[in-house]
Amino acid sequence: MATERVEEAIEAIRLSGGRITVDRRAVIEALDRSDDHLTAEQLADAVWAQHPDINLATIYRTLELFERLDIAFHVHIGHGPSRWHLADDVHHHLVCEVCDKVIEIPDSTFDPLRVRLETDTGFVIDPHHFSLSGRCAECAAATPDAPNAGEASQG
Amino acid sequence: MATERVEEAIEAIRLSGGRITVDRRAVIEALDRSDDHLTAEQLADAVWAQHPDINLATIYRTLELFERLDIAFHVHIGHGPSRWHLADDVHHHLVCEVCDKVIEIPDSTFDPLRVRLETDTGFVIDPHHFSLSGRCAECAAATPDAPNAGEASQG
DNA sequence: TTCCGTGCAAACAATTTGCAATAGA
DNA sequence: TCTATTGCAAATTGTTTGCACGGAA
Repeated sequence: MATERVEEAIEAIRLSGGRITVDRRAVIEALDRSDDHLTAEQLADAVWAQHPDINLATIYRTLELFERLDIAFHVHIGHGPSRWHLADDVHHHLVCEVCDKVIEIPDSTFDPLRVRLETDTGFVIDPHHFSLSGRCAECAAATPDAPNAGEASQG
Repeated sequence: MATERVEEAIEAIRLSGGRITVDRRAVIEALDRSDDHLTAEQLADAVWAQHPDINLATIYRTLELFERLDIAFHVHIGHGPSRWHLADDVHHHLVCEVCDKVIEIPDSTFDPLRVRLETDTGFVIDPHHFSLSGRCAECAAATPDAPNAGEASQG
């Protein structure tokens, strides 16, 4: 149950001077056993499956701590609440504005853009934290002339 | 005062069967005379400078309509509320996670990524609606080894 | 023993909604 | 006239905060 990344996270808390609590361990374990893309609410459900009494505010505070310690990060995928994942799982998201489908793509896809931006502006894009909107292959084929079709529902 | 894009927006409302109201005209004009990147709250201030009695809920409803009619769009820049701009002003935003600076870049910067994504996945990215996070040239130089420096404050 | 971490409830910001009154076409 | 649009107030959603208590170190 205590996988390597759970242990690493706990060690990171300890090294930072933080205390290892039941609540924090529970949040790490819930993140570890779920896939990524979890909202705070979904993560809370996962936590509550094992520890029903942990407070939602504590989960938020724990996630905030994790982000400071580079243990976990949130990303914005389309509209709606932030979604959380452990730090070792770096990839990107394409969100279809029409059908809301989320497509994961590897970090390397961004290499050409990364190089171009660094050359042009010196800006270094982060390998997490943002998603791209557009239309997936099927929806693009279905609405070839409507670049903003479905926009109002997905934004 | 009634610039070309104000007239075009009004015509788009008329063509869609919507009514031309004082409120809607006021929102278009406020968008037209301000720069982009306005939050709904800032836009409301701009509207209220001319028409103090227009309701905030109406402004939200008007923006929703404008988005459906491709008159205006919102973008997510870093954390915080959505920001609004007229449809003819297409560009992208880089947000520095450390100093919150916003850098505008032309749409063409994304051409390499656009081509790659369409080839790899068929996904068509939209020329608006998302921003990219990272570190600007100065902040990247100041913290070369900390890819996530400042993350907690900007997310 | 010391504070850090937590629970609870309340505050918060941004937005959305229901419904009756109003005003474009 | 007729119904889309608006105002108002209340509801929602996601998240944060103050404060007193309890538990890691």
